[in-house]
Amino acid sequence: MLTEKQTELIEKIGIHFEKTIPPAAARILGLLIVSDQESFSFDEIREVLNLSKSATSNGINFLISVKKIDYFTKSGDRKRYFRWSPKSTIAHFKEGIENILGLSVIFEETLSCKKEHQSFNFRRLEELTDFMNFLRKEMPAVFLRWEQKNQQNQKYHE
Amino acid sequence: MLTEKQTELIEKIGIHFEKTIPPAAARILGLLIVSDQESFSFDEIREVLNLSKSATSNGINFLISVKKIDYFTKSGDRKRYFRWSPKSTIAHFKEGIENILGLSVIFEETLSCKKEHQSFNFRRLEELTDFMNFLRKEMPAVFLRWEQKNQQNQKYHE
DNA sequence: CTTTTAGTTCTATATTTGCAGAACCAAAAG
DNA sequence: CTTTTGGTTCTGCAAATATAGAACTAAAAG
Repeated sequence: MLTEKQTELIEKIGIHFEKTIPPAAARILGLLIVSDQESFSFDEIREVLNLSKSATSNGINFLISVKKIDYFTKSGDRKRYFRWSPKSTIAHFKEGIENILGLSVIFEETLSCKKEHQSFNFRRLEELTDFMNFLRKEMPAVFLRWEQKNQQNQKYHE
Repeated sequence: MLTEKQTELIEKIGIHFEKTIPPAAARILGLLIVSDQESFSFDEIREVLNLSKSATSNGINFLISVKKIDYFTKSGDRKRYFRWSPKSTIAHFKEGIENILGLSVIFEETLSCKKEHQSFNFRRLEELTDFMNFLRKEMPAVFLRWEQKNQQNQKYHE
């Protein structure tokens, strides 16, 4: 079912995501990303990854809840078919970045409760916060530039 | 020693970092960021945060190993004084972003082992990979812009 | 050389997390 | 109504993490 190489890639993707996603779920996501097969039923996932029913069920539901995967049904078939959510691409990225930058809110709060405005730490925290806010403001422009560049590519490919 | 507000902020920073840093260590880092006091000895940390010796020791060493904190000594004093590492600011950020973008390497590898180049998943993975690589290329310019802007600020403040 | 100090390492334990397998449930099929 | 199917929830249990507190160590102080 899975080649050596695919298994290795699933493992790597799993490790990358394991910071934020439990192991079994991370493997499921890896499978859906790596495989040439675009969608898998519950039992297919279960069998390919050698997971128990509960691990499969919990993993799938976790991934659905964080919107990394998706499912659809075929009429006249009770099974659900899971796939890497089509929406989980660039949006996911922006979230990742937003998440890092989100720390600036806490930092601002911290700054506002510090007494020693001349201290090294104060200055540094302030600089860092500014930097984060600067990045936040700059990102939309960067995204836009990509969209423009990409639209061009679309045209070429028509 | 710590105000209500400070404790709350330490908690928040702790939670933010807990994805990658063990709880006790995350609190220590929070303390060093939040407090008006710029540096703390081993026992001060221990007392303020109500930690055991081992938790304190392990926490400190973990934070040193990931370069989030730092220490210095005072001559004629055997204690080490720990502080939020002056280097742990913007560099940390770039790392965070690099880490997210690093996934593109795995994605490229994945692409190169897919058979179905026409599939939805293939196209999408390709697009996402391109986007990540685009961002990677763009970031240095963004950083540069900030440095320029910031140099100006420095001048005004002189 | 003995004592003190700053910090580490070891031992035991509590907490958390993740998983398997069985029991269970609701909707569809027969 | 009964059975089957697709999937969920519950009941442990094993492994990993994190912490306290004691024992320990190395270097400095006396």
